Amino acid sequence: MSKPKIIVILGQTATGKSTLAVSIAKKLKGEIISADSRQVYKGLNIGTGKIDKKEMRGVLHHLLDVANPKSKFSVAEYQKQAIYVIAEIQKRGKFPIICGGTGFYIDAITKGIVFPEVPPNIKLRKELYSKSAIALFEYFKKMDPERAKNIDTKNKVRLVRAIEIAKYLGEVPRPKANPLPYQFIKIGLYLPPDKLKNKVEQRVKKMFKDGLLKEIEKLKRAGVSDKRLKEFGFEYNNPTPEKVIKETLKYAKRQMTWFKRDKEIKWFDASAL
RNA sequence: GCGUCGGUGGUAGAGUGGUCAAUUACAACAGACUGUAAAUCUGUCGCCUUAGGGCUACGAAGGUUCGAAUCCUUCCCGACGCA
Repeated sequence: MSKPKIIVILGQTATGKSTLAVSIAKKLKGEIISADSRQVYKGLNIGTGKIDKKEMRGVLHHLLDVANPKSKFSVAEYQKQAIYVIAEIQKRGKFPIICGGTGFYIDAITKGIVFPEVPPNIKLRKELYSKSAIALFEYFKKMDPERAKNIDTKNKVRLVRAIEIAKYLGEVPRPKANPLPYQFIKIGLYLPPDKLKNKVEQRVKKMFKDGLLKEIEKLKRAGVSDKRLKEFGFEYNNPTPEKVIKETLKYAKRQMTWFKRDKEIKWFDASAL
């Protein structure tokens, strides 16, 4: 008995993943599940390059606009909803297609990562953040020496979360996976560096033309703090075209660092499509 | 033409006699990542290397000194001021 198949379209930003996903969905009677950590938020449209109604060509898209930008979303939350949505699509007899560039979100589904059931503790986080990374590490080492051996000792975000979990559970559970009963077919889209640069430049230019600055203003008016905007990435942090282009290219590189590790991905040159 | 201030590694910009292959930032390259992930964080970053070192470097050429990116002289280039 073979497992149901799910197509996963991933890759660097600006390689045309969404367009490809839509055409595949058209052919296979599919529905698309976005795997993008920022497109889950309402109101983050232009800066995240979110697909619009017209581009969807009638294909159903899931996990877009499911969160309020003022509150935080998370991988774990994403995973829960995605698993649910996939099952629903399956039930309807449609074909699920995952499409996005957030490697962590994709792995959360395709590798069935088990996240510790420890909700974020805002108060604790705030308190811990005032301390130095060294201090946090020393503190954490006493709580969970095993995990301390390979944690990023200078990364406060990681240390804080580890402490948060250890406080709750006594120690950080070892990484676990609980693979879902699907067969994932991973398709990676890439572009040669000069072409990628070109695409990014065009895309960023369009972003500004389409009103990125207005979008930011709107978010602010809706009560999204500057700090929060910063967390949404460089597009939302006092952007200029030059800066956004530069940062996007750097981001694209980071994406590749992530995807390179996954040997199951079959890569295709997007400029040949 | 005279005067002043400058010319430092891919860029910006510290350093002003020894601990300087040269703080730092940016860029570049590589990497990590298990409830913030376009976030967050790490490493390398003149050349060679059997990794201990070796070699070439702070506009150019000389000089002073045990020792110079740092001081002196001349020259070249730039900015400003006076003509």
